[in-house]
Amino acid sequence: MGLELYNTLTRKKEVFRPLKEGQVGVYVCGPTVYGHSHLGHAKSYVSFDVLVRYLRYLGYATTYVQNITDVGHLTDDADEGEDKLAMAAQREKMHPMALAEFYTQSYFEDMDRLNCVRPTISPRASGHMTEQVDLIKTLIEKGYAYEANGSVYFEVAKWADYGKLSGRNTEEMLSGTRVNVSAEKKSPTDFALWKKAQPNHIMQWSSPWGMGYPGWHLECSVMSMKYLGTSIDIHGGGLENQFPHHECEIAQSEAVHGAPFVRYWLHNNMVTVDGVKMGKSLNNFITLKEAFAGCHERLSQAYEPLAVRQLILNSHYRSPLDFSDAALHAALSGYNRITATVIAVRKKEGSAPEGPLDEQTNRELDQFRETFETAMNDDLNTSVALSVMFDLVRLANRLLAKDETTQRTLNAVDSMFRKLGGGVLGIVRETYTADRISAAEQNRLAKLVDALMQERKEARERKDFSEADRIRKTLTESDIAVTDEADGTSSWSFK
RNA sequence: GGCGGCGUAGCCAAGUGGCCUAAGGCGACGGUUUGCAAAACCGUUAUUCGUCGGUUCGAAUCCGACCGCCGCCUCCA
Repeated sequence: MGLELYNTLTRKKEVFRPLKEGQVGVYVCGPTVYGHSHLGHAKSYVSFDVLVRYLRYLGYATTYVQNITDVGHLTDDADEGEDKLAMAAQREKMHPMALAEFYTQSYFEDMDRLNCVRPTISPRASGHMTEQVDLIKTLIEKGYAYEANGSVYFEVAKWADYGKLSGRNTEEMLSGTRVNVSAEKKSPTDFALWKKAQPNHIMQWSSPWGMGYPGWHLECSVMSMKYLGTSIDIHGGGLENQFPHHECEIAQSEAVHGAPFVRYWLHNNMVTVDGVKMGKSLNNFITLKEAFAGCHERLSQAYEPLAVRQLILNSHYRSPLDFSDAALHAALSGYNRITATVIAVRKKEGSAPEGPLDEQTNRELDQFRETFETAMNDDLNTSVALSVMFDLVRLANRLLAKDETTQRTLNAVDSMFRKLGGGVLGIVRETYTADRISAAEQNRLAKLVDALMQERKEARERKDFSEADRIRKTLTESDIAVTDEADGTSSWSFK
């Protein structure tokens, strides 16, 4: 059985078949770069990162496009509203483009730390202005859009399929009280393709309709079609974007080309912090940099980025995820367990005896791979896939305890860690280095620790255990773990 | 108000009609090991899946009611 994905369009799991044999185009709605990325971004982008990694694992040549929204759109569709990029720029006294650049770098930095593979293409909205204007022109020509007072709107009434993704109908929406009515629009449900800019609006571009800026939904249509074609295989994004963002994207795109815009719509669920929606006003807004550094009043410590990643993978992408200090702590413990085993396997590989691959182990590994793939094929059940990693850890530790375990056997185990834990889940690294401190500092520290370890060794030899324990306590308090081997030797490592 | 989702052990979480007398992780508790630890390994930790009814030979899984929680409907991942 192959990969099945839950398609929001049909509200059920469907067998995934790409448009072109062996090739997949994935588009994921990227961030608006007006602030540091937060835990919500992490869930979304880690989820889709795993999708891309798994598609590649299955052998698909996967093109992954993720936009960078560096154009300040208005925060609502009425004539009044705030431009969040411009607001942030004003607050930080920077040019909006400088601000966008700064937070774009910040975003990539955070995603790198979460071990998300870089998108194949990260197109900027600001760099695709002519394409956006062209798309609007076509929509006007085809009769789906109209100009009004320097702005251009999409006429929803002309597009019968509007609402097919989110399950809404325009009549219901019209009866709602929360749709702002703009005098320029023929209908309150019409949405902006181009907005006329006020003279004081910082980011604006010239167009056939005068100075202005593109509507919020336009860039994704334009950039996804430019780089992936008029029908793309997979479009991902957060659940909150289902409506209106994705609904509008579909209308714009399909009105232009007639072809189905997206074949599989994937939406990831939202995060909460300590049980409630994360929001700046709720004092539970945690950026990734804060989480990685432990600098937030709701966090008791710094969290290794891959532990954050592991927590995300512990639940399903379509389930809501609650971040709490306790949950992060539990994820970190589990992450450390996997990491310690992987390191131990790699360390012992060189010194293990020569010999054939253990048949029993080989069968178990095959079984693990099968369980893993079955889980991932079932709409990316990372929770079960992750459980396979723990099964692998247990197997590995049993093998490590046996002197007769061969190099080839350990190599096979390591290889499975790399392929499934590293390649697909992204929680196992290719190499492990203590990257928290520089090599020079590490060397100096190592000399001091070695000296203390020598003291402790001598204490133990003269059976002065209270002194030995005292030294160990000192080291433990400095996050240095001391391990005594059966043969009387001791070793240490950074926690 | 409209729409959607969720409620599984101390905590996180998979499972969504029989293989479930319910994965996995964290935690806790025993045991092995150890001078003592740590780590690791072995074992224990939900006869039960919010509550009450119903459908069925059979339900955590389907239906209904109720209780509780959350989200979307506004830029938001």
